[in-house]
Amino acid sequence: MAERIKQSAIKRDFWETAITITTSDDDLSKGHAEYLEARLIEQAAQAGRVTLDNGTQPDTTRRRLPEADVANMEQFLSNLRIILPVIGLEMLKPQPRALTQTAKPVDERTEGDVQFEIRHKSGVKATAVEEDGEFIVLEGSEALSETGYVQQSYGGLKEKLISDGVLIPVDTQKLKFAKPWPFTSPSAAAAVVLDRNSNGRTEWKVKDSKQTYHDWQQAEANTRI
DNA sequence: TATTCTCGCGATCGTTAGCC
DNA sequence: GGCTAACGATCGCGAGAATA
Repeated sequence: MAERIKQSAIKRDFWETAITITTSDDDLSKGHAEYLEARLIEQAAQAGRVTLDNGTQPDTTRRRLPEADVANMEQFLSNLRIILPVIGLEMLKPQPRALTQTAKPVDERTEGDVQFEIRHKSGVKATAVEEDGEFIVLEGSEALSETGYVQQSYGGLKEKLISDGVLIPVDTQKLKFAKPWPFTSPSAAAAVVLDRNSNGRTEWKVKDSKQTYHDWQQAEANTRI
């Protein structure tokens, strides 16, 4: 394992962090490790959040584990799915429907989700949904540009979205989302849409209503009590 | 090696101005 | 007067540097 990590560090100059997974009683055999590796690669590929650069793609069926061991490893995996996001690693978390099912119409793939919107006086309009804690601005949404406001701390993010082709220019003052994009917070999404820092919790409103995202969240919390 | 300090960034709050 | 937009202020957090 030490040798393999060393080789990977030499061959892959993008490497910044290596994470070691083990058990408290150190009872992972080579077979267990291969099974876990195969399943982790499989699940990371299914989730589609990261680009895999792995020359080794072991097959879970290649080395047959006893049924009891498979069950143990699946339990181990389910624990990993809980622990990894806690330390900021979300490569196993499936992407939200709003991002993955783009072949379906927006209304169909966001069915059941509450839609939020921003309507700016300039006519710029953006729509978003919240899924699994992520705030996803839907394709076709518009964003202001070249407003010239200072203190836009999300300027870098917006530039990246433009260079990645997520935001495409409509005219000199308007951009359009070519595809849905997940933001870490409603404020980040609002800042990109409005081209200025803003409190996304009050800027985003439930579609066709005056209820803010903040109020909606409060109402949701109250209904769960 | 541990602790403290500094800086930058993101998230949110609070104030002000303008409009209806 | 109420609402909204604009934007400055503040807080929290993490990373890296400096220091004991």
